[in-house]
This record gives sequence, structure tokens and C-alpha cells, in this order.
Amino acid sequence: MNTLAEENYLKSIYHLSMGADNVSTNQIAASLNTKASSVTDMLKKLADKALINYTRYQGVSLTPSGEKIAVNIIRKHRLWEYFLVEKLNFKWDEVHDMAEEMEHISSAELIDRLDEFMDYPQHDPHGEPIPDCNGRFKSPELKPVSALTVNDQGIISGVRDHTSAFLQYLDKQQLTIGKKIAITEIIEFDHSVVLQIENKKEVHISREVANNLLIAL
Amino acid sequence: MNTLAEENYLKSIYHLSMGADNVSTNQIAASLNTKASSVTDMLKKLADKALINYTRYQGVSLTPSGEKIAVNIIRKHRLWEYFLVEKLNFKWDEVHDMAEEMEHISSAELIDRLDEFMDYPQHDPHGEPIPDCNGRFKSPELKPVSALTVNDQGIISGVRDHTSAFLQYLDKQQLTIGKKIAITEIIEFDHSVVLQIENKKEVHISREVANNLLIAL
DNA sequence: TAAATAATTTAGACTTATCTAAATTATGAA
DNA sequence: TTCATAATTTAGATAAGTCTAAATTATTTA
Repeated sequence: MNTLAEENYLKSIYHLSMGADNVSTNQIAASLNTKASSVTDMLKKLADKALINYTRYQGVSLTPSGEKIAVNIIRKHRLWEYFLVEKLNFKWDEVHDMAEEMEHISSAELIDRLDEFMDYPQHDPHGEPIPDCNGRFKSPELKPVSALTVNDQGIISGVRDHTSAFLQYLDKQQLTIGKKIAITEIIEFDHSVVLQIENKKEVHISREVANNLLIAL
Repeated sequence: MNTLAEENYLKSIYHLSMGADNVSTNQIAASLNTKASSVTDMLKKLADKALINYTRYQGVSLTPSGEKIAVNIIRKHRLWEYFLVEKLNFKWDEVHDMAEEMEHISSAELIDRLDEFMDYPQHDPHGEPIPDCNGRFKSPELKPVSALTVNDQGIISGVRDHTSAFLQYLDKQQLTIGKKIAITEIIEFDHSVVLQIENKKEVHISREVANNLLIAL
């Protein structure tokens, strides 16, 4: 088995790999709130275990076995988040830190039973896809509101920013996962967006919010 | 907050305190599978934090704040065990190791919601009482079968031995928590006991089993 | 009650994961 | 293409928790 620190590094590298091909030492350090020198040490260790591909000064990528571990941690994180929201009635902005601890509970049998208990949910409370017990999942093609044009419509299906502040704002505006929205107007001056929720309420959101709110068309 | 190692020491000291007044270094070492020298180091640290009363060569006891932490960990352990058995359908002999990890999840809010979700259970799957959110619980007066005499009857309410082997044996004999039993005969030669379950099946158990099976009269 | 034995503690070392400061390698601008 | 700067790595240190071996204190037994 792997230590807690190792698991967190693998998860971080996995998330950072979404954007670029190779992940840099500094990116990892920033995402884990550590120093670059600590990252270098850990990268050597993970490379020794054949969980990452690493050559000095060239950044890293996950090997298949490293990715498998990372996806499994993400599966556990998202299933626990779903549990906390759906069974224990936490709000979507409250669950991240708890799931961050729970994702390291090791038993595979436990997580598979939890999955079954909740009837195999496909998405966590923030719209992220939940990998199945074989690590498979499909990430739907989502677009930020800022990439849409007037009269486009779709379903709110995810967020880029997972901070409490952002999620609470969305709650207040009733911009929650699953809601159908349509673009009413785009203000050229500041790229803010006016949209209609479920053919009723109209809300006006800033460019920044539009950038962080993801829609399935 | 306290580290995982600290929490495990406090829990161990708590459990060992049930029998005697002061707990010895060697007892702790045995229960945690470490060396006495490691225990001494940790005892100094816990004493510095005012979680235990410790004087060299004299053994230790928990302070009120140490006991509070220990009871809270035990509360979490037993609630998670209940969850695993009642919600995820694990057997009572399968849950200990998983709960051993889960008891260290820190959020108090989480554990209180879990308690509520399961409707405030009073006992874990092995019959141990579950402390409430204020750390209060009552341990019922239980007697081992070996302390009963012919014609005594009562309810199976706990076990002393929590090993898989013992619990699986009890399952097979249908000697599970909640069952009503009556003592039919005590064999003087080897102190084995014949008892009747729910006025039906008769089983013959060894002295050792009788010693580890607890009854509420 | 003194010697033998058992229990406990101390001393010094190791591992993991981290850090700071210095050295090295890459990169981008002139 | 070279130099300044940014990114990364190395060297050496620290803290937590553990270990072995040696020293110390308690306890038991004769």
C-alpha cells in the first residue's frame, strides 16, 4: 500500500495532467502547498515505485499503475461526497474537506458496497463523474457559460471552481446542478451574461462566474 | 488536533484501564504491537499535553481530557461498525479493521449526522455501548455464561473476544446478539456448558467459549 | 533482605516527509 | 547566442514515531 502523502501526490499529478501533458514540480508544489524541494524528493520515491515517469528538470506524468491508484482515490472521494450530501444532508459546499480524509480509507470492498448502497451514482454533488469499480468513467463534454451565445441552452452540469464561496453564491442564485438554463443576453462591455433558469427567473452573472459554470448542451 | 498515533495510544490506555487502575508500559506495548521503549517516548508526549497522568515506572491513567478524546474515538469506531453492518451488510466479524481506520476521520459534525442517520443506535454489532455526542453511555451489567448456574436465563448481549474466529463460531452456533438463552447443564469435569437457544436448539459450548460470551440477565 | 529477574527508561540510530539555503539546469529576451 | 532569470535539484537539518541495545529501577524469590 501507499502512504497518505504518496496518495495525495498521485491525485494532484492526476488532476494537473488534465490540462498539460507533463506536470511541473512547481505546479505540484503549488497544488499541495509544499515547497518544490519536497516535491522533488517525493517524485524520486514515486519514480522508484514506477508510479510516475520522471526525468530531472522534465516534469512528470503518471504511469498506468500510478493513474490507476489516482483514479481509485478520486472514485472514493466522489462516492464519499455523494454519501455526505445524499445520505447525511450536507450541502455541496461543505463536503470537500471531509471527503479529503475519507478518500484514504483503504478497503476496496467497503467502497464497492458504498457504491451499491447508493445505487451506483454517476456524478458527485459538483457534477464530476464517478469512476466505476474498474476505474472507468466518461467525462461529458461540458462548456463554460462564457463559451455560449445568445439563445443557447443546456443543463448546469459542473463547476470549475470548487470553493465554498463560489458554491454558496450559486446556491443563492439557484444555479445548481441539473437546472436547465438559456442564455438571454451577453453584455459586450464586461462579458457578463444574463440567463434564464428553467424558463422562469432571470439572473445576471459576471464573466468570472460564467467562466466557472459548466453546461451540458 | 492529535495525531493518529496519539489517538491510538489514548484508545489503548482507555481500554486497558477497564481492568486495572494504572496501566503499565508493557501492557500498552503489547496491545499496540510496539516496543516498550516506543511507548515510553509517547507517554512523555501525552503527559506534556496533559492527556495522561504519568510518573516514571508507575504506569499511567487518562486525565479527564484524555478520556474525553478516547471516548470520542470509541464513539466513532462503534458508529462506523454499526454503519458497516446495518447499512452496508457486512458481517460482524468483518468490520473491525475498517472501523479502525474510519474512527480517525475528524469531523464531529459528520459523526453526529451519521448517528442521526442511523437513528441513534445504542450498541454496536458486538453489543458494546455507543457513547452519545456528549460521551455518555451506560455499560449494562453483563455476566459471562461461565458465571451462570443451571436454569439461569438471559439475553446474549456482548462478547469479550472480538476475533473473527470466535465471532464466526458464534454465528455458526446461532449464538448472536439478542438471542435468549437458558442454561441447561454444566459439565463439572471440564466446565463446559449446555444451553438452549430461544427455547429450541440446544448447543454445547466449551469453558473458553462460555468465558467469552456475555449475558444480560 | 539481598540477589536474580522482570519491567521500564535512556541513548543513539533509522525512516518518512518536510524545510531552508545553495547549487545547478532551462529558458527567454536582447 | 549569451546572459539574466526562473525552475528545479541537491545538501543538510528538523520533527514524529519507531527501533535495538544498554542502563536503570522495581519486584520477586530464596
